[in-house]
Amino acid sequence: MNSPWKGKAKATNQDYDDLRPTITYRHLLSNNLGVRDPLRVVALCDSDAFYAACERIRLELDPSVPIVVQQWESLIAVSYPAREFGISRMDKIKDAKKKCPNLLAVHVATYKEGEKEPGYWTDIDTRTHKVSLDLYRRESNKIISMFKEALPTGEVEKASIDEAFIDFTRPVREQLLERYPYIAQVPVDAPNGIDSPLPPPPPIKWDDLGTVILPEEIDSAGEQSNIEVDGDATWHDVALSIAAELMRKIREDIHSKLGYTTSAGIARNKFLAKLCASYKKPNSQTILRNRAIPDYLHPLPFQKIRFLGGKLGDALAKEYDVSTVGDLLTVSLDEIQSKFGENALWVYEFLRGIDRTEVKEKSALFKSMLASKNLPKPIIQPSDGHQWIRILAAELALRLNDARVSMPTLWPKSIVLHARKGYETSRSKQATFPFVRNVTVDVIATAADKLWKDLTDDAKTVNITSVQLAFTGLEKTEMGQKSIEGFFTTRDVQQTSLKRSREDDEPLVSPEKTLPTSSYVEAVSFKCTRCRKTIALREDQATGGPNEVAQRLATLRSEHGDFHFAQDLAHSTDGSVPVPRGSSSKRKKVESEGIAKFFIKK
DNA sequence: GTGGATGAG
DNA sequence: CGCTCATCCAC
Repeated sequence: MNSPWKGKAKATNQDYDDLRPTITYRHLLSNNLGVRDPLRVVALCDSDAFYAACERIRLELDPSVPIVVQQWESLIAVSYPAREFGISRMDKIKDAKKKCPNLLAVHVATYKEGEKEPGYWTDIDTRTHKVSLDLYRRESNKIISMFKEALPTGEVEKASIDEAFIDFTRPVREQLLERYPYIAQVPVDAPNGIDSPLPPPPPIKWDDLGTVILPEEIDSAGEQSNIEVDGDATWHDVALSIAAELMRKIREDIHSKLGYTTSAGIARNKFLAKLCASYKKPNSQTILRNRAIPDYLHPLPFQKIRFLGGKLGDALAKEYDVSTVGDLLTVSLDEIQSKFGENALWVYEFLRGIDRTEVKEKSALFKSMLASKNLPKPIIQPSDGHQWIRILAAELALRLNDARVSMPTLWPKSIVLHARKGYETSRSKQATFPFVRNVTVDVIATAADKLWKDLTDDAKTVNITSVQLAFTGLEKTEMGQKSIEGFFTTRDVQQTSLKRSREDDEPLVSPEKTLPTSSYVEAVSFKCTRCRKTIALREDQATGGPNEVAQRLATLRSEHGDFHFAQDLAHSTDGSVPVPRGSSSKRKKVESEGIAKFFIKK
């Protein structure tokens, strides 16, 4: 009999009574057990000192160089070689350099007023620049793609810019059946048919699969090699070992192809995978077997558990005046429920190594997209807001169009501008985002400028200390196949003139006083019959001779038609980014600068 | 629709 | 630590 830990025998043993479930042929052969699958295996894989690694690779440096990434005066990433010098994220750049004179400090890329794309400038100033995490997002996506490619039947959930959960249950199941064909069929003489338990599992070779966490009594008996002669292994352990094997291969692949080292945790569910991923870093992986769970969790400060790191964890600690998981095991579910209501059940289960949350790819990847900037020097003149808006707009344009490479039909329902005035809480304004094909800086900035006007109203002076610009309601727009016809009838669309009744949604550039002077303003937009949006020329395109403007408007209409075509095409085929037809060639380069650029990236 | 709270890193 | 980003929910 294993006594999981000393001192607290009986009552808590039951807390972990699901660690060795009997596994039957039904479990193995049925396909949709989901989170209750006794052979479930989940991994959390995260990149080591990710931002630092991105910069190191961008600069083609040796992995051994001590490098940190700085954001203004503080550090946001410290490479492992730099940590050897005792540098931590809390340090100021100066202290870090004191600890390591050879330290390479790279400032994150920034958007700079007047520049369309983020870059690495020499004159970085928090008053005029805004940090860009773009490089890291792109690199992150590469890694995620490799997970998905390697595991066509696995589920991959991006958890943050440098972490992903991977559900290995299916890939492992496939391997189990392939490697051990004798369990793929219920034996004729099985006593309970498909509900008979599986035969004893094969011996497991844990060598090279990572660090295997062991229960205390085995662990203290020393000799990791003991586990190889462990007669107590289960089929779940086999499953873990296969996942570890797959995980290791993928990690090696990522390392050789992209250069990043990663650390992974492999266990029966998400929270345990996440927990043991940090057991040993960098460039390593850790496996938590079910039988080791009680000993592993018992002494653990529960505030290290995902979602218990904040107020909830504090409240728990305070309420019961305790700090470890073991301490909390004596608290009944009812008791927790009476004080923590909603959260009680999952807290209770987490403490017992249970986590029923699924690994699920986020369908939209995200529901909103936000770019923000705290202003060291507050905006006083409302007119000074525009420069920041353009910078935020540039970031959003880049990110949205980037996301569209893999998701061409991604569309934001609305755009929101937040501004905080001094100490006051922030105020916001939002509007429906216009349905234009090319989401350029200008399109976004124009929409945002309007919101800005609403927010600052007509105040002569303001005191704005923070600005945030966001897309919300980001979704894949679904469109019918027949709408391709819509493209071919674009001519009709073009004929459609501005004289429409009344609009229920705001046009991007409404003919009103927000726009300066130009007498053409009212003639520089059209309303598409298809999407019922008003599409307008940029302000700077709306100037010049009437013929010129008319020409540009025609181009715009054509592009808009292209947009519908592209959307439809993307929807009806494989999702690859379609090339707009016969457009740009005959187009003058007058205005394409900010346009083509964004649609087809690179 | 707006703003606050929470949490991750 | 200060900053950046995302989600959820009450009003």
